[in-house]
Amino acid sequence: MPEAHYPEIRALNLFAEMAEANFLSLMRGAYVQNFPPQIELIGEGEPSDFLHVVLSGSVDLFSTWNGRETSLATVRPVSTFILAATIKNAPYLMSARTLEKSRIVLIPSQDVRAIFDTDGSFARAIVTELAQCYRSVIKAQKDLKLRTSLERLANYLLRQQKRAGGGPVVELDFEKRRLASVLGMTPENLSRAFKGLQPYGVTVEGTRIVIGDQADLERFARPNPWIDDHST
Amino acid sequence: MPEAHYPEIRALNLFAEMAEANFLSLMRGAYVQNFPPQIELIGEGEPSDFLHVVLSGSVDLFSTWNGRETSLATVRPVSTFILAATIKNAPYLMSARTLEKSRIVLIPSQDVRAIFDTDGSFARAIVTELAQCYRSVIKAQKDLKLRTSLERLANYLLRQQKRAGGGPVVELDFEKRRLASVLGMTPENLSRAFKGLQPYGVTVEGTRIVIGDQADLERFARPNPWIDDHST
DNA sequence: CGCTATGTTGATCCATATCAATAAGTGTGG
DNA sequence: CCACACTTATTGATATGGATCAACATAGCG
Repeated sequence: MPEAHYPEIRALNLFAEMAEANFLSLMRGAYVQNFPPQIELIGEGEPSDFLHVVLSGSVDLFSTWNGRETSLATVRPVSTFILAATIKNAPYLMSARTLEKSRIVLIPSQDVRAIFDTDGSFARAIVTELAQCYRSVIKAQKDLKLRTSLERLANYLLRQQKRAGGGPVVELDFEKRRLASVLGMTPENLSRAFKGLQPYGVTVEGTRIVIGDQADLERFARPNPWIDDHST
Repeated sequence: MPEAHYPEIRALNLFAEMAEANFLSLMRGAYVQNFPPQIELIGEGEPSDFLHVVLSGSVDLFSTWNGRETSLATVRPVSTFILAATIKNAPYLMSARTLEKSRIVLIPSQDVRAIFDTDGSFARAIVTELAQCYRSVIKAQKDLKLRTSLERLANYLLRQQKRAGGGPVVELDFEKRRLASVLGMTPENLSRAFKGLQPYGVTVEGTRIVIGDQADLERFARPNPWIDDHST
């Protein structure tokens, strides 16, 4: 892999603290590849040959069963995915596809496991990362089981608003059909859900959402730190 | 803590490989307590003061929002819970209550974090444990988003059957109202779901379920290793 | 033995999915 | 730069899964 990429990978929490020699050893075996949009990178059930790092673009993690499909998460730069499968040397539980043109680092899983076995600070960094991932999924699970689709959308908008700096205008960062899938509903239902939020001051112009009255929307959405705060 | 309990805790994957001195150090600061049923051990949002280990009995992990409540998991002996919160030194994301009379070990979280920082093999064991937990939640998420409640019940029964040795009779190991909550439905709906499985040979006598025709039930349930196999 | 919590059943309501049709984008090649 | 094709978004009509409310049955439990 070109050394030009080393710094931004090294900057990730996962790799920041490990011994330089081990980092270089990981990088030596790694590839960087550019993928066009809509390429299926990995498929559910396949052996976990590589730990993936998204440098640019974005990746959709999804799953299918019995003819149905659902998006479980979207990975944006710079972060890794399928860490758990890599560590456990177990099959992927999700499929992954590029959403846009993406540059992705592939680190052979066996290298990751080997260094995990010998480098304590790498192991500790992995723990922190996994704990973070775990808590995110738990939050998603609570969101799904405790809220209606309208409430999920309302809280999603408030989260995005926060991430975007708190202004009234929120730009959706992916297509609505995918947002619908992430939120656990159909595209049709999402369309209607946006209308259902109009009484709380939400207006939609294509991919641009305006939160007219944040306090009003919050009264409806009842955001909760243990579901919606993505930092903790 | 009485040394009598050391062996069964030491036998857990999480503690099996760590240095003896560190294990003893952890145990020195730990308590064992007996709790009656229906005691709330921890509450969502509280600081994570202790890592918990269930020695006997069972514990329900649940969450509430806006007057609703849902069970997220049940912890049975011998295993730990809220490991992620302990490691991240972050607030609990779930509440926990005893379902029955339970004996539980409380290990101060700061001790766990301290030894995690110095004992590489402990850190590695934690990684394995967390990766396991993470994958379990992902499976639960797929179960929820890809299946109807009838399908979730059918697959749940097949999983239980497997765990119980594969015979036609499955004994439910908790009350139906809790099962309903775990499966993401109401008790009324669970009652009807059981009836909905009658055409596939499922009969119910109180807490004893008989799977009359496993092949038939599987044809309906379509169990999938990447959702239903709890080992991988 | 009765009290209380849990489970079942029925009637109804509501949220969400599905099906169908149209509109609005989006990208491509001429 | 436009016309066409194709995908995505919206809207409406309808069906269905699941929730809710209410009544009753049942099972633990003191």
